[in-house]
Amino acid sequence: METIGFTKHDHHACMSDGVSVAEAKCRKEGLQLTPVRKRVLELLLAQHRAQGAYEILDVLREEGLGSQPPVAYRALDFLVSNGFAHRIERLNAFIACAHPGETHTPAFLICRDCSSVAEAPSDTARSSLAKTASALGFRIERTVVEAEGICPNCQEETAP
Amino acid sequence: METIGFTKHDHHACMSDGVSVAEAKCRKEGLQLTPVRKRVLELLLAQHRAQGAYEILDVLREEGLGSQPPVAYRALDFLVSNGFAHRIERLNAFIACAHPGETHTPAFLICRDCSSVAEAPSDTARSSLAKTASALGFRIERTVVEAEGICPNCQEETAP
DNA sequence: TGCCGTCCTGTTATAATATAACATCACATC
DNA sequence: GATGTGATGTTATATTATAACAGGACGGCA
Repeated sequence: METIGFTKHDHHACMSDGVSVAEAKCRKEGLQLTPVRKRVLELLLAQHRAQGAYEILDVLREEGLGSQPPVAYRALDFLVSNGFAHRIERLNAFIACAHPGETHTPAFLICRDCSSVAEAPSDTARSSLAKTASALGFRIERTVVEAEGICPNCQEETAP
Repeated sequence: METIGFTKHDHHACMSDGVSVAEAKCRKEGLQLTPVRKRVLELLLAQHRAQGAYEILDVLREEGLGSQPPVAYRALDFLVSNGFAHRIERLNAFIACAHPGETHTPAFLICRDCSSVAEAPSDTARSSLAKTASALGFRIERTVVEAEGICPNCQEETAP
């Protein structure tokens, strides 16, 4: 297991890796990583924190890349559809995928204090629910797992 | 395990039980199940389906119980805070609790076709995530587990 | 070459969800 | 009767999201 978001790491690598992986996948699959899409991905990669569509849009606007909501939502839809980003339902916000390339449906750990988000594996979490579902005849297509709490960094600041 | 929502059952019992349990708990804890709150609970209990705040508000308005958004949101907040209802993040909507009284943080199975929602137990689903979290030093306070798919009833209608 | 289809972008307008802030009211207690 | 607390009423506005349509870029192909 490898989880990132609360732990110290070479963040520069997150960003450049994220972009390269996306570029590679797009080349391979004939997808277009247009300037707006690439820029939105960069903005998401720049922080391990969920960002709202309008927050992203503000930056796009400053940079002259688009000024209306659909511009941001379209780019975000593209990134989410192709596995480069995830939507955090609890926050109505978006985060870059920490493990692009592999298909997965991760769980998220969301700090309610600093809004940082870590992506955790969740296959086991899902499997028991899957058992319940199949017993009921329910066919699961997608599962959202989002835990809210306090991250290690914010615990330190609160505790003393 | 007992799950309700897709299976046939005495739905009248869901409703009257739900109200009685709420009344009992409120008496015991000095909470006020006011007319608006009680009516909203009834509306939620009337369907095993998530309902939006504005959908609830429309009914309240017709019945002269309130006409502005805060009326609905306050009642819903009360019900959620006291365990009589749950919020479905995926849908920005609300559903009556199927097991009021016991404290629990359930998982939900959401049908994307008919919007019906079943409440499933999820302790095991949570436990593996809890392990990951504690390894990271993250303190979980609340976990959202929502699976989206097709319920048995809608599968029948789609399949043939 | 010119037409067509597809995908992306630009823009207007509006829908859907949610909350801040303040006034009022009912009721219990002292 | 003064005071505090919790509930409601109301206005206004914030936040999140999408529908709908026009235009442009670009490749394939008649």
